[in-house]
Amino acid sequence: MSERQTPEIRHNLTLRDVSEASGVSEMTVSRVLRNRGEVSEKTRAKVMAAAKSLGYVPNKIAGALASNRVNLVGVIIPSLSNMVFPEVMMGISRVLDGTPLQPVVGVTDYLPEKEEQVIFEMLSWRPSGLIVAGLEHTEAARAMMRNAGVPVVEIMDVDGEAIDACVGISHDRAGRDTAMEILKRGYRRIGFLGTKMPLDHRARKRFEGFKAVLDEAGIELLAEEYYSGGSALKKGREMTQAILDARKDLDFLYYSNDMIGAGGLLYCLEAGINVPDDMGLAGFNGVELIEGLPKRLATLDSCRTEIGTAAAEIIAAETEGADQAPSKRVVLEPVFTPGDTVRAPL
Amino acid sequence: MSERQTPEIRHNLTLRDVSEASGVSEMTVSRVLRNRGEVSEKTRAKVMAAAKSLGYVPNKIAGALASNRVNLVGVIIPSLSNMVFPEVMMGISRVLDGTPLQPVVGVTDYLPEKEEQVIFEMLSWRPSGLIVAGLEHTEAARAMMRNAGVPVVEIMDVDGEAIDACVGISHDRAGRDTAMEILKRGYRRIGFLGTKMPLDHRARKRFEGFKAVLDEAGIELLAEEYYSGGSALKKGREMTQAILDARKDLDFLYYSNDMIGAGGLLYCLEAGINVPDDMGLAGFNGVELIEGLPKRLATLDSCRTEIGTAAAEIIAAETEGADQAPSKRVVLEPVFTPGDTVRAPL
DNA sequence: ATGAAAGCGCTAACAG
DNA sequence: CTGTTAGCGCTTTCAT
Repeated sequence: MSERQTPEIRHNLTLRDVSEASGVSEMTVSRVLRNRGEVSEKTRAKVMAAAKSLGYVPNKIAGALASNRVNLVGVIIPSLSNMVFPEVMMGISRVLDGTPLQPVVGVTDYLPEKEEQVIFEMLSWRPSGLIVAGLEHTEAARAMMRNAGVPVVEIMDVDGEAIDACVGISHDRAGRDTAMEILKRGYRRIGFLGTKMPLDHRARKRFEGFKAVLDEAGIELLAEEYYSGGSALKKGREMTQAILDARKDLDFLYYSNDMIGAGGLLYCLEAGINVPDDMGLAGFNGVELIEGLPKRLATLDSCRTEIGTAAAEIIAAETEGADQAPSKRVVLEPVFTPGDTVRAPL
Repeated sequence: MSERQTPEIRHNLTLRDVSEASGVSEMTVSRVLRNRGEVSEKTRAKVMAAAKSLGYVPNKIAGALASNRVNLVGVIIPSLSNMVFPEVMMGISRVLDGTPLQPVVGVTDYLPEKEEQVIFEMLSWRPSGLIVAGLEHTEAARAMMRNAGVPVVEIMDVDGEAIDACVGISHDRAGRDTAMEILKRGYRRIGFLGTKMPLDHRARKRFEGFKAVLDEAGIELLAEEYYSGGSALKKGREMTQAILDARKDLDFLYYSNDMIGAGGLLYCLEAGINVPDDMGLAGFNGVELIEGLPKRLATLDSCRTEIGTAAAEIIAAETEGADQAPSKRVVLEPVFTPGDTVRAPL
């Protein structure tokens, strides 16, 4: 089966090999390679030369076992296909790049069972910290994280009780705020378009908050449309057509994310619907994409990058034993951006 | 600094703890927990009960050191902000989910030095395999991968020499094919719009292939426009306006990716330009987004998911010592999809 | 079917 | 500044 091209070395090199090649004790070699403790410039040079010429790559497995330190941070997210999570990752990386910590990603596909398994896997590597999306987990997952003995930051959401720390926005509040903005602008015949995802708790919370405000105002949600899978932009179009065909009297469409909102916007413009006068539109997330649309979709920012940076900062601070620990509960306050798809407030 | 809620346990549990709690030797506990070797149903049950009630999480660091096996696959990509790479990840995950292997992602920001460092970090964990984007690496990185003693799959590109295995498309060919399709359709006054990224070798190869065909046909590229950063959709708009303002006589715009192409399309439609009759447009990647645009942008698929699955299959096969090893050089053949933004061939 | 001993490659802690 | 001695928690190997 396929010889790998092996110059001459096969078994991975060890400290011992570097030690022998340089005539310096293993311990001192170890010190040099980690920049630890005082080592004379002369031996340091000898060791470096030997290590480089041999092509030595340290074995972190052994190092971690011996030192009981693992500079990994587990990051557990539901999906990569939703740009939201890569953006959170970027925030995390930005902070961790300034530390010895490295993020390791696990994906759960929005499945609690899979999440539990991924958390178990992660913890079995004894990471320095964990960043997990959401506040809803299986009881077993929660127990594992509680006993992990490392900082655990639950991100994206703050509507619920955190195990250790949390960073995010209130999705209930996001839904409420959007509803209030819509009502304030005189829209009354409202439809909702979202994803068919019972396990996306944040989308659910936004929807519930949204509905609650409508209820309080005595306004009924006139139509709902759901999708799953496929091109979100296209689905946004299709759902918008469907919901407008079904209810010709709607004057506002609230989308559970900007991508389907963008599709809806494109549909409305092509259909000659007057946005925002006859029809208002709003999405959620505040993605960059919005900038390039014919009209800027109204939206509420989900603060993805800030969530990533704040979460990583909590982990970094605890890991370094910072004396000034960041707050263990960071509630970001997203702002409604009206863009061009809602009228001015009355 | 912030007590973590500790039930009573603090130091992580070890096999020994499970052994004592169950009255079974460490060795047998280990066997049970790994489903290895014959163990009586009775002791197995005792051990499982003890492990579960204690909340034991095995220490993979120690396990890996002892067994010299690490079920991780390093995946090294330039960026997460470009949806292309998350899509590759999904292909990889789909395959690895059926094996004991787990992907670990590293991001290089298109910087060769950072790539070298990430490869070094990855290899220091002694993974079972490596998947790396691109064929261009520093000499040191190449040497490390050559000597890693594990399968290394270079992905996305096949225009060059692979260290071990490679899976991808020919970007030179992609550029050429697109140019030929454009010429075949009678367009002659062509402009190019791309990213300002000297280190994106694949984009460069596409551009060079594209230019080569134009050259052979005696056709000059009339205008070029480049961007970096920001909303690709918006940049696509802006660049399109700029290039058309500068050269009023263009009849085709070739975009280095679909996102800026989509922005360009939206601009053209709003500007009342007749697409595809007076102006043809084409992008690259074949992203889902295209489905939802007012007109489907012509594009060439970059086969992202297939690349991920094929790469993961190579690693999985070598790791399992499959008798029928997949080919070490997989060249995918993307097809030009004319969509609605190019004329019919003459 | 189960156990005992040895050691994976490295680093902490101490000694010189 | 450098070296020695013990393990880290697990699995391998060999007994029983």
